[in-house]
Amino acid sequence: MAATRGSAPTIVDVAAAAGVSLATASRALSNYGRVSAVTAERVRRAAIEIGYRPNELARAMRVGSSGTIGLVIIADFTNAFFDRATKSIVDAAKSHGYQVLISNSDEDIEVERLAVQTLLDKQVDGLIVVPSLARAHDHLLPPALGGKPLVVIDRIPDGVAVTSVTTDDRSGTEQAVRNAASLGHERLGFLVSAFGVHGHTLERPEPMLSSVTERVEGFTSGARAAGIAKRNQLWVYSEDEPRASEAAVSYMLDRPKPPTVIFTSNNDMALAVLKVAGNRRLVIGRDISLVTVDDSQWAAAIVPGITVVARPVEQLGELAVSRLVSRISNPDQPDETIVLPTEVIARESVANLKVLPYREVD
Amino acid sequence: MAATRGSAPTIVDVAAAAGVSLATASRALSNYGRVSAVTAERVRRAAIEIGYRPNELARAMRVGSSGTIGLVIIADFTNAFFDRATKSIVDAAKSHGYQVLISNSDEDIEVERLAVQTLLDKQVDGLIVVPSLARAHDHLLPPALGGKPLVVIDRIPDGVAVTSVTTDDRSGTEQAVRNAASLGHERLGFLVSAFGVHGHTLERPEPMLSSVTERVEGFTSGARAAGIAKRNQLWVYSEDEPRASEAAVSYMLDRPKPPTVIFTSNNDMALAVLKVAGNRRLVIGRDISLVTVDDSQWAAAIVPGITVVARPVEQLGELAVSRLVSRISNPDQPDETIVLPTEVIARESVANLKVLPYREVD
DNA sequence: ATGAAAGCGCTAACAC
DNA sequence: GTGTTAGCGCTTTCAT
Repeated sequence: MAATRGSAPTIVDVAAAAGVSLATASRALSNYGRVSAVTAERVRRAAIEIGYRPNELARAMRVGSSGTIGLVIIADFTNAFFDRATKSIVDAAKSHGYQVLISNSDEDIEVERLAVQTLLDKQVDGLIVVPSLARAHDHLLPPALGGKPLVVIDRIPDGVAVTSVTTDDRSGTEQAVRNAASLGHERLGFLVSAFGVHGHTLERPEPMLSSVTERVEGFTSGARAAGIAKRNQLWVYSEDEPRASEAAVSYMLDRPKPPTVIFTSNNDMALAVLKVAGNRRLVIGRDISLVTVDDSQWAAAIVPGITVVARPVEQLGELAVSRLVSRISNPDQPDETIVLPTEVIARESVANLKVLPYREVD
Repeated sequence: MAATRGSAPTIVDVAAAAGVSLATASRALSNYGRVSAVTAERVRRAAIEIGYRPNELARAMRVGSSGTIGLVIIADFTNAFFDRATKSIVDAAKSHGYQVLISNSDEDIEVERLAVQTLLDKQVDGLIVVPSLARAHDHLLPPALGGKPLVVIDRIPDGVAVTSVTTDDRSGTEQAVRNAASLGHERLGFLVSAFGVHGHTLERPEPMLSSVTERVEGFTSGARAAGIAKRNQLWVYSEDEPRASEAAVSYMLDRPKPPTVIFTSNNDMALAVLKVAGNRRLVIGRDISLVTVDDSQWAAAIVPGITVVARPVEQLGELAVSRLVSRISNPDQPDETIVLPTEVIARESVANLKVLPYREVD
């Protein structure tokens, strides 16, 4: 039943058990070449009999393809966006016959570089990465990748031509701003998650993630379209860390004429608004309005529901995998830049000031 | 600079470039055996020069260890518990020098079986699995694992002796119930996530996940300790799916004498309570109270904050990895059953009925 | 239709 | 201290 020797049975054991040569056994099991139906059957039986399982490492080494893709995600796959992205990538990979080796860059370019290297050393057939913020991304260039295909998601690294799958955060944000303006909001707050910033600041840090830049541009053009002057906009850049973002929200709320609505560039920032508003007994959707990027279960379930710019995460993951797989089998494709549409889901976190005018709160 | 041939440089290329034999090159790079300092240096230089990177697959095959562990997680690693567990496992694995191959069982035993097999075929050195609900777990038995070590987390499969890392949900739940009782709650609702149930039911399904059983037992003993009769407890088992759990909540709330507090066995169920309460204009922590298992960022940020039974997820992940790694290097250790303590974090979602008596709502 | 043998890239005896 | 060589488990060319 088990192998004769202590370790796992190999194809040699199968061949012996079936009374054929190694080559025939291999042919029968991988059904290629010419094998008579009877021997093939005999081999398959023998394989099951002795509990043979192919060693995928040996197979990978021989055929030069591991059936594995590497995923380098950022720290927060605790975040409502990246956890879903991870899941959809893992699932999509499986449906394409691939397994995924996952690594976490902690949003640190050096860790990312190392992770890519490690994954490459493990002979992944391709990589999906959420690039960390940095100016130099040479480790994502073809020579560094040894020709292995790469798809980046969520953000586009500076100065690197790659296949990317991102979302149209620009128009989503723009539309969200216009919506708020149409509800009578004239003083806009914008809480932007930024890396490399300690605490919070009013000065725009450089560089910024492309996804954040998109949101910033969308915000700007939305405000312009709604005729809201720059002096009625309060932009605050904050470290993505609860204490810092809560301080940033407090700062906004403490201004003489605070914004009536705060847009946040991600869920962590939105949570900070919720927290600070709660502490101050400010009711969301009445005393202060809130819009954030990325939908989540809690944003839909709480009262009031949070208005969000929703991004098609599952689709993003699936597309990233299918593009990668396609490049694996046909490496000479031109790079693609795929941008998925976003959608504003209006819930109750944005007060209608035309019905219920804004009241000063103390 | 690059390899002479088209493909990646191998150790043979390094040897040639350094003018030494294959063996010496290997010794120098893996620093073992005897190599003179000068040759060693020359080899290392040559390696860097030609951009050599060891092929970890070949190495794995030779040494019989891949440096990879497999993680079989359930569907919902979108869930606030499993996403954090995944992250801590990935991080802990890296710190032990391992990479993780991740797979998703979708809470389906057949998928789990297949995932384990696939991972084993890829020669993982060990496995961490969140076992799906089932009676038969033969694929988690040593013979099926080919001797590879296994650590299960969160739940313990029936009839399988394994090393497990779980949390003490029993005492956490018990304490949560006693807390609520001490605040004057006398009618308790318990919304239990159950698999294999369609919609919701009042009858206890069999089998249940060990983690859920623990919570059920904790609830029972907490209620007993508080002297709350069974007739003042409303237990509802629901499919883990929004529509079903929301219907279950509605059912509870529609009873002639509805519970004053609802305990939910996980976050998805808690979200359902939030949703239904919101639709009915019921205020959490006043009109209806809520306690759930598993802390999350949103539970802490929203108003009112949700009282939770918090589990030490990060620690659980780290421990699972360290136990697994230890078993990999020393396979003959006896199985361990590690149970981590839980903690009730009291926030404002449980009304103090001794101060603010319960009012009937219509 | 089947078998013998080479070789993927690496480590580790074993010689010298 | 260094080189030669076998072999991990598999696929695949080349004979037969």
